[in-house]
Amino acid sequence: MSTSARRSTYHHRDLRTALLREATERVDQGGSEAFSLREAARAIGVSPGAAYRHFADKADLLAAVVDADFAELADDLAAARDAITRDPAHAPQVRAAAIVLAFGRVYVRRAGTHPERFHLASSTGRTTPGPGEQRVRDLTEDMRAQLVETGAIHPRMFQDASWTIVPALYGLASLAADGQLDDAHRDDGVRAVVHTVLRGLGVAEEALAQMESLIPNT
Amino acid sequence: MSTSARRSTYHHRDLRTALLREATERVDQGGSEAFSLREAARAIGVSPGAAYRHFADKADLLAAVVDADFAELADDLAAARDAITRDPAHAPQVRAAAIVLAFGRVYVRRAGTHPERFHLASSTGRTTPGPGEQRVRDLTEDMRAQLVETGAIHPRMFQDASWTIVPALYGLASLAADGQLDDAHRDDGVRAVVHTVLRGLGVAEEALAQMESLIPNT
DNA sequence: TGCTAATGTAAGCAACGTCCACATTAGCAA
DNA sequence: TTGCTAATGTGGACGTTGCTTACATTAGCA
Repeated sequence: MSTSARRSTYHHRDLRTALLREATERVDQGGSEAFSLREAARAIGVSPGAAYRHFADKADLLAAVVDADFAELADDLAAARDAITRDPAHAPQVRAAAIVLAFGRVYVRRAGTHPERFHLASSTGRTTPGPGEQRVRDLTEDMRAQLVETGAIHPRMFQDASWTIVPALYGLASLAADGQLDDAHRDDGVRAVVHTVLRGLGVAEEALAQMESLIPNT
Repeated sequence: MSTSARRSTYHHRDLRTALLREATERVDQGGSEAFSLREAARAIGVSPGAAYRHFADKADLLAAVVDADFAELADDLAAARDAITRDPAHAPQVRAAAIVLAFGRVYVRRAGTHPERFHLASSTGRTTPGPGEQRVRDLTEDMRAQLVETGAIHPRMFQDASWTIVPALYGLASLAADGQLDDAHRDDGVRAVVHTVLRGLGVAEEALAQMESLIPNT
């Protein structure tokens, strides 16, 4: 929410980025319901109409905010996955399970840290996914596929895995975003969800225990 | 969305109910984002300001819509539970499990049938729960408590049950509301989620199988 | 050095949520 | 029944919003 500094030049040089930044900040602080295009333009020091050179409308700007957030999430997920993949100290099915736990951590933490972005992303769920969101989907699909490929779960459980893992983590993330999940218990919640669901999908107890040691609770 | 019939009397006699009805209909059809107080008042045939005799503001009206919906949901959940409780043909822990499955059915079906209400309820999640929502919370808490009391799950798993059962069903309901869960597979999804989570929480395979026969898939 | 396309401005439109002074009337006390 | 008061609805206004359109400025390239 940068204070409205008057520009000296007629052109802004990167209004699109500035709008994206400003919108993200304002959503973080006041929620997407309270977000106003005009206010944001005012804060940047630009006329209201200028935004329409870069975004079709308000919804389009917010969609861009959401997709940028998804892109960040995708980066975090990929980093977490790579950190596990690089460490060959465990059996493949243990690593596949550990990736689920790591994804859950990243996802739920993010929801707790940026609740308003999480809500905005949830409310825009019915539209076509942008590139950032698509990356996230691909990553989670890969995650599930690896559970099958490594033998952590039976192939026939793949469909069930799709209906349980991500939805359960999404539900927990919603709790975190709504303040119904204490920060101190956030990781405990994730552990509980991932253990429960993976166990329910047929992952061996031994693999679950090893997964736990692979990703310490803090 | 009743056609704007001019009233003959100055007073409406039950504007509050009429507004609630009209708002619910309009939310169902156009989503809560597109909902306009003025439009609704116009459709009822009343001036815009009249609404403020019954609701503090637009948000308050929508909150009332949400809580009325929660109240309906609570009725459906209670009915489903009672139907199972009345039938003493199975062991208590089987019935406790069956109630989870029945709750899931009711909840996810409702999300698929009234997606816009579901989204509205989700976006209003950070406020104090009204009486309807409180009833739903009490019902789900009871459901979890019965799992422990009947011995279906170990008492130490109660906290895990709180973090998994309802969040997982909520996540699946979101898929249903967003059209990502085909109507034809809705019940299959619920079955998968409930089986997986309950199994993960330690419910015996035998109880799961009996639960299934207690609540047929269609 | 100029031309063109990209980018910003200013003014204005219709609609919105909300408030206020006022009109109407329901329901109750005398 | 009559009259009073509180509840309920009206009409108009205010400020803000998203968005459009005609025009101004300027970046970048032939």
